[in-house]
Amino acid sequence: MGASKSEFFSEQQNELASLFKAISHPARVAIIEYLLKVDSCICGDIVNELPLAQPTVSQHLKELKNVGIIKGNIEGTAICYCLNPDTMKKLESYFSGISSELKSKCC
Amino acid sequence: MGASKSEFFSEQQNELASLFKAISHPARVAIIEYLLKVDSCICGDIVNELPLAQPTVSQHLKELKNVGIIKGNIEGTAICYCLNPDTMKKLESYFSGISSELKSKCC
DNA sequence: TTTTTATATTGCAATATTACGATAAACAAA
DNA sequence: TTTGTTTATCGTAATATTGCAATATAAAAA
Repeated sequence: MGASKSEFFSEQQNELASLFKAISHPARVAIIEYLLKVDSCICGDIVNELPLAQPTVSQHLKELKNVGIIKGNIEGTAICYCLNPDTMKKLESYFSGISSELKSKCC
Repeated sequence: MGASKSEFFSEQQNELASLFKAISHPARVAIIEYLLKVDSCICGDIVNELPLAQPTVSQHLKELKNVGIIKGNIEGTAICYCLNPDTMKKLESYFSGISSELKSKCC
């Protein structure tokens, strides 16, 4: 085997895992932080910012977009990417929910 | 190639990516949610809860423990696992920081 | 239309992850 | 010491990810 047994887990668990997988790579964390820094939305100079070739960056952007972490709007020849606030809030509330339920009754 | 170029990213970006990678699998999301539900700490009946063999669960627990998402205390023959509240708070504040900086000046 | 600019896709080699049977290790109880 | 219980590790097959050169696509500019 080797394939993930995702069919045995809930849809929500799979969706969360997909979100985390999308940001489980340092380049994609760096893309998120760069998009946060340049608060107007930037397209392809992410390629200049990162030590990765253009096809690699394009692939990383695609993965972030597929799970809804970023959005991309076509502006002429360029594409303007930005963070999706809804997804960020969803992730924030997931962890704040865990933190508030954790009554530190630990081993 | 194929290896991640992690040496070109910051230590913090790599650490965050490692945390997200640890929870980027539905079984590991399920383990976190199970540990949250049974608020006293449970050891090996995670194996009974999940549709995975014991060595597979053990491996998942190891990955969660390596990055500090869970803690494990030896209690006789068994090991008592629980969530690490510090790490959960770290993740919560990461996303709340992003959300608060995001002024929705988007494309 | 041709050229330029910006981004996406394809194909593939290198590497990493996933899952589990078999086995080992650690410890308590008999 | 032997047995039973619990968890970890090893080895390995199946599959997924990463990165990039080459190439394709799409839209604006000339």
